[in-house]
Amino acid sequence: MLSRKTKYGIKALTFLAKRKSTIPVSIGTIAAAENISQKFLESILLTLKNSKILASKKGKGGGYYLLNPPQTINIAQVYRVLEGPIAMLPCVSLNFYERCEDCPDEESCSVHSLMIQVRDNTLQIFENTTLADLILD
Amino acid sequence: MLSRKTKYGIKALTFLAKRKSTIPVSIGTIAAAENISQKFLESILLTLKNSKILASKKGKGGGYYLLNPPQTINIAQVYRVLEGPIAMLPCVSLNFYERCEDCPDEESCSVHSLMIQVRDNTLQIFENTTLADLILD
DNA sequence: TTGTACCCTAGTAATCCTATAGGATAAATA
DNA sequence: TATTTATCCTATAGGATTACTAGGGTACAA
Repeated sequence: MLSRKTKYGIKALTFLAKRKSTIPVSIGTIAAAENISQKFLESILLTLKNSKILASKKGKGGGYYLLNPPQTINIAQVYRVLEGPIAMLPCVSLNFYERCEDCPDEESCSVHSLMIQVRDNTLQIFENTTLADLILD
Repeated sequence: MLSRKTKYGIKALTFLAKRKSTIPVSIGTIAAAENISQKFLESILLTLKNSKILASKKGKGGGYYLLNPPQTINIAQVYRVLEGPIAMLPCVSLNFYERCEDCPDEESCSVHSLMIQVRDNTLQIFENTTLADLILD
């Protein structure tokens, strides 16, 4: 299940992508437009800023804007920053790998290869979808 | 992320599928073979039994066995029983649908169509993979 | 220097996850 | 019938995570 954090994050990013400009938009504006709690959104946008997906400007007339063009930002990046691993199990994760304690042998685990298939499929979708693709829908 | 419950459930089912017989296997035997807490596995197998995927026999020589042949049990069924919805968002779930409060219009939501793609891909894998396929790996 | 808007750290209520406890029930066997 | 074996079922503990909220600090512009 996708957390609200990630969902809100993607919504906010597509909102900014639609603007087609780097004029900052305040948290309040985005929160109101997308029906998101302002304080919660604040922490999400901060995370995206620390991950170099967004940039910000302080003070009056300030707000957030995309650091790079929408077509260069894919969902895999965003997902990993907000949600974490794309894989359904740590033992099949490319970026967040961890061994399972209960499996003596990863290759003989029936769940392992199945989850690799799911990961590869999901990854392909996420990597091939950019913010520019999302605003077309 | 896949819960341990579902992971253990699939492992137990493939363990039973490998036997190629309907002679009951006790929880203790499965738990020991797959390194799963016996009490936890007990509740998982009970759930699978209530969902008509497993059947059981009480008393001495009792245990659990597959109600139907491995090639007729697909992962989508098992996943829905143990984990819940396959979709990443309730608003794109086929079997557990729920509306999002924050979206005025589902069709204009950028996350919606993306998550439908992911659901369709994952669903295809889960529906086309049976317990019989898993024991081949 | 005043107000706007981001920055950052905590905290919190609710829910979910991963088990564990303990007794009830049913079946096989001696 | 008594005993043993093994599932059935409810309840609950404790930790982690989620989805926020509070409140003050910092930077910038008019």
